[in-house]
Amino acid sequence: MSELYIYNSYTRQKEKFEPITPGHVGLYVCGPTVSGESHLGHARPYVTFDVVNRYLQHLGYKVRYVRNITDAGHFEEEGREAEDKVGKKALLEKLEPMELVHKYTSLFHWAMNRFNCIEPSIEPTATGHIIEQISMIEDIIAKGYAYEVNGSVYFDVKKYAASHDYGKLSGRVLDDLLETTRQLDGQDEKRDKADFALWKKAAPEHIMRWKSPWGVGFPGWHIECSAMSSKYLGERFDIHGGGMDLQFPHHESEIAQSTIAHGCAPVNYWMHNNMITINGKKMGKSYNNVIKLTELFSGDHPILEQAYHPMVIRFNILQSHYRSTLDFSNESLQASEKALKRLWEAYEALKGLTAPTGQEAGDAALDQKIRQAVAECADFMNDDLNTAKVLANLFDLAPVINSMKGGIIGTDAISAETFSLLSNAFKVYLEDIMGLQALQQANDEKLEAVMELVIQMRKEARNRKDFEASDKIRNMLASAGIMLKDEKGGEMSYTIQ
RNA sequence: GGUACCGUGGCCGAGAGGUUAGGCAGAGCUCUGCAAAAGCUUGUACAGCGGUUCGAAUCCGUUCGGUACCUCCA
Repeated sequence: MSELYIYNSYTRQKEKFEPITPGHVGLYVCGPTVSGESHLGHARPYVTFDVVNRYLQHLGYKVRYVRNITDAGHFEEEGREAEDKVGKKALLEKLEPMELVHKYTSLFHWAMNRFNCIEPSIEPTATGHIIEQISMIEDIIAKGYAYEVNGSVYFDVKKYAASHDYGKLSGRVLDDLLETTRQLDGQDEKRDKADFALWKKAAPEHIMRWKSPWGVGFPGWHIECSAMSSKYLGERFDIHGGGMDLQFPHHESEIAQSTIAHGCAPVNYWMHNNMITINGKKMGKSYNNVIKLTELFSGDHPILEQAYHPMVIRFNILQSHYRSTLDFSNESLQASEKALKRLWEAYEALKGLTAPTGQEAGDAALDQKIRQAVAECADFMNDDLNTAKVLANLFDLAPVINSMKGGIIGTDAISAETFSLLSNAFKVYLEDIMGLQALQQANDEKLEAVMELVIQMRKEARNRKDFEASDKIRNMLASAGIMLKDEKGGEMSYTIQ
């Protein structure tokens, strides 16, 4: 079996994954800022890294998955007044900041749940780690890489860059950063344009504020991840994930802070997912093209032609590689919906098949083909999580399964062992690793009993060639959203729309 | 302006120096009381122009187009 290789943004190449502590993996992913509702763009990293988490566990690693909640709120835009993002919105909505934070955190959890994302092992909040952040800042000041001005503390990037590889992660050259023509406010406080805030003095109207050695203020955005990741995963840990847009300045700053504070680079493997675009443009507030997750699930948005099930979105995300941009469209999602249904029905059919008992395959070529397709899935996952290819292979197997179900191919065409490999592959890849679920949740027993009765009645009608009655049953069910299908051999199955 | 990345058949989307990705849609056939599924068959794709090579969609150069980051951002 092949070994896991992941693309490390830091070195810009695929590298063999080797954990720091054998058998264990420390995984940190930048979580959401809970000052507003999550949108489609947010779905991508959390689904992507859910699969990373699931896959590592599948490989037998014990994973500590830490994903933060940014609830402290940092400055809106440096070009304007430094203001607390969370605090500002709260005033508009006449809510307490923590009330707002609570609301959007709950909504985020609800959405993650709908996406069938496994909960992180630890979900630390920025407001819950002010002390850790302050002490880390103190440490950086003590080491001479940060300075205080008027109650704010800035990281001295130039000094850091003199002896460290600043900009390597994001492929940036410090001189270029210094040349940026952008005129930013509050720059006069900084010694250098490239410096970033570790702690900001709070303006009087700033709601979220904490006491610190430098006066009342709030932490800079980047410091929270450094403080919390080192607290829970150690000063050096295995994987840090997040969206590509966080590479600079967020992750670059994290590296600089942590390197000074802890004397070593914080992360072995940096993983970044690409953006979701809509009509070719990144989805984001500033582009005014945001589709919230609640809108996506309900279909309540001018762009949306219909509601999309969370699993359809998850599947759609998994059909592309996480490092490629993914363009949203109704057409694409609708195609995914049909595809997922088809694949899932094949999976259900597979579960219903009677396993062959023979050691020998009736059709050696087919048997070999299945074994190869299944074996390749592991290689695809190991090749930087290529879920798209895994799905393609499973799709290749769907006709085989459907043919077995329809009796076109006997199950004895393949050996008992191959059948078991096949069954296992569908379960492991679809459910365990990709975290997919049936579009329709398990029906309740009473409905099932009623359906059994209806099916029985329709069978009887068909047996006496009373097609008027049998069609009526099917049509009425259809208008109630239940699709009845006649299977080969007189059996019937149904799906709920 | 700086720095990256991308441009694949009607649409989405993998791949990557020589062999069908896959999905959706379309066409034909089979099965079926009908329907829906399902099965089989089918598709002269890799932005343009040069170059390297026995061979390039895949490497190099260049042109055009697009995107992202440089500022909060998943």
